[in-house]
Amino acid sequence: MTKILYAEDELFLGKIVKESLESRGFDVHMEADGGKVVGLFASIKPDICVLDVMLPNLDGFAIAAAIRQQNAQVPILFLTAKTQTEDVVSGFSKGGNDYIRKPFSMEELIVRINNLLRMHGQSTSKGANADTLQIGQLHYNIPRQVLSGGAEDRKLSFREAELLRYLYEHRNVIIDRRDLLNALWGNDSFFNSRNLDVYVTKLRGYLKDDPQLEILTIKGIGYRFVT
Amino acid sequence: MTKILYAEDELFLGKIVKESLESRGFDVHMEADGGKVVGLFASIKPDICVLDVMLPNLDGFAIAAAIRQQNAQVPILFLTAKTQTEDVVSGFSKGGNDYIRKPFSMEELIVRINNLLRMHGQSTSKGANADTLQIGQLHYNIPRQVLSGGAEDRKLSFREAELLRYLYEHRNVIIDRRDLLNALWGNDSFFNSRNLDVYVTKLRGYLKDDPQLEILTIKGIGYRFVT
DNA sequence: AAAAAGGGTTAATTAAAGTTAATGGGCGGC
DNA sequence: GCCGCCCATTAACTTTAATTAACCCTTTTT
Repeated sequence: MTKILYAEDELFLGKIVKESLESRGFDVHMEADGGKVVGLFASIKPDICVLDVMLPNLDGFAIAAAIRQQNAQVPILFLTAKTQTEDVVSGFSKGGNDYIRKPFSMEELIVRINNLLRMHGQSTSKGANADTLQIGQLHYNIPRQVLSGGAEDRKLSFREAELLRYLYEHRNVIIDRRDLLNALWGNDSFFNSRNLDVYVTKLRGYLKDDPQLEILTIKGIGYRFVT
Repeated sequence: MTKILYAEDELFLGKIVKESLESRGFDVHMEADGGKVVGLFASIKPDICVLDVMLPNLDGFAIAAAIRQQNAQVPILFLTAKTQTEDVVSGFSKGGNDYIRKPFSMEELIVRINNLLRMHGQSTSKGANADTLQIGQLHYNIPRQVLSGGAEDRKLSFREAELLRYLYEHRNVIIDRRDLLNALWGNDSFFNSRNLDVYVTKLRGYLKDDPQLEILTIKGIGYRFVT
């Protein structure tokens, strides 16, 4: 049974997430006090850590750094509030493998947990790198937000990176425009909608290096990222 | 073939949704009595569950909880009335993966179903090699919506693509006009009816490249797509 | 054969998305 | 503290797709 160490101080949310993960067969250990998380890590030896960034006594980034002292391998997933998303790069430098913005859907959380577990399993056996995605013939380094394999390496901005991630995780199915807006901006107002168009244009430009990759428009509904 | 367990007590709506999903190649098992859904789950072992929240005898959330006892993986999609959306959080805690508010469009529903299926790593495609269809001497790439083999490759719009797919899947039999309208637009009102005429004209233009292909009009009834 | 119904075709309209450029806030360097 | 840069956002304008409308043609009905 997969053990999850889950650090969360919003108890109401925490309870829901915990039960939800348990109903999927995970063994969840929740802790609200940041100061106690590192000790808990040592005693339960979880397979993966899910850390809220904002915690009393010791924040998620500091916890991650301390955990990395003990264990360089265990996957770490950060939960960040919208206002903290810009700090994500700093989170990666502390040894995080991925992050997800609050509010998130359970579906998203589970996908990322499973991704990390799968990648981590591979990396111990095959030496694959959990930090990069293979997108068509391009490579995308998640923590560094660098897209390579085309004419030249390209450093993506935060929004570009988020969009690419979302598209990749939902590749080859129709993506509802509103889901995309909610995932990236937290709401689907008119202005954000025009914003999304701008970023889709930018990404299309970047993805031109691999003619196989295509962001199809499904007018009135959303997009499909064909790989 | 992807099996869907569909729990719905509004029979009129249910019939439309069922037929519409079937027209996309899903194998739909519908049940109106909440008390019977869990038993049905055990016997048919569906690939995905679509549960109305408001059901007689046992509500959708309780059904989900019971299903999770048997199976921690199968994706569950809730249908909620707008007055019930506050309960959605509770729905997730019972093991749901996603929800959609009534009223919804068929497109929305299909998008979410395919999305969940894909996220759970199952094939959303019907049949072995469903990526491209051979239509007469033309080739049609479904995910990319590209029709090739004629004078030039043509990128189809979403509506054009959906119509072509429906015609292909029902080739050489008489297609009821109303079924076609329901499959593409979700209803068969007067305006959509004229809309269909427009798209039939467009497709006839595209299919001219292969003189074998013909969309016959069966006046007062519908069409037959002869290949 | 006239009338009506059902479609076909093309054009006009409306709505959605694409593109490019201007604006302005935040941040690091100095 | 000021400058300059990056990038997210807003804005203005263009393009494309979907819908609606108008008018025409063909088949069926009476």
